[in-house]
Amino acid sequence: MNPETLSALGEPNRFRIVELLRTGPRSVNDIRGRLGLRQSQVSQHLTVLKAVGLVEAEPHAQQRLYKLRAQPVKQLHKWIDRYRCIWEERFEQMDELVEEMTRKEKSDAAGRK
Amino acid sequence: MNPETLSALGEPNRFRIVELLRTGPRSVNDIRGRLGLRQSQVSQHLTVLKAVGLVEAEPHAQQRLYKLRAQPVKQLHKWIDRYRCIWEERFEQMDELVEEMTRKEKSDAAGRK
DNA sequence: TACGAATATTCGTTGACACGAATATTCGTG
DNA sequence: CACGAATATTCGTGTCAACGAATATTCGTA
Repeated sequence: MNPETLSALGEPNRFRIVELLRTGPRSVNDIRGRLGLRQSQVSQHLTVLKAVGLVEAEPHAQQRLYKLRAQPVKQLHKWIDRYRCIWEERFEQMDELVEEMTRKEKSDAAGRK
Repeated sequence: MNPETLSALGEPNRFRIVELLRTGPRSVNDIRGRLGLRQSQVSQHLTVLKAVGLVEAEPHAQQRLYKLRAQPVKQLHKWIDRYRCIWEERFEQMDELVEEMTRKEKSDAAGRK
């Protein structure tokens, strides 16, 4: 995973665009109307999203249909999946480390006496 | 899901910190050494990460052990999971929309004759 | 080819933020 | 309580990105 993708999604309006595109492909003007943004804003954000590979465009006459790309979404899922050990609430590591520190403190104190 | 979490993760050094914390809790100085950052930078980034709820600190004497919090990671997983329909490569929606547009074009052309 | 619709791009401005240096705070210990 | 270690916070600086307005481009059609 690269932080660029996350950074792109971190911008509120881009996030909204992505959320909208989840429900299906949309034209620029469609997005503009639904999200209440200026046309240039939508195009600019879509350019950023396209640059990081999150979306792609399909031309239809003057319109461009934007849709999400599978790969980065899949990658994001794979990345966050590596954090299972966290969200499944395993605190053994923490406990171990705390224990270790406590032992060290005690031995330090003992050694210093 | 809120974009704030993603924005926090979008900063490269914060991303590295989170990746490091995935392997277990760390002290500020530990993070500093492993990632080659200045102390103030580490503290500042940890402050941001704490503000959005991604990490929490546990004091041990002068040290603070930072560790990831389960909730936001879980939330992130839940959010990205709603995009299954994307990464499982379903293009029916797209095809439908394209068809619809094609039909419209044809009827337009027919109506105009 | 001229025109309009849809979209892209440029440009100047403004606010946010990452960084480093310096200083402040917390906390255990002599 | 003075001191040092670990961490937090403040402050000034420079950079970058979002925004709006304006302009440019693309493409179908008369």
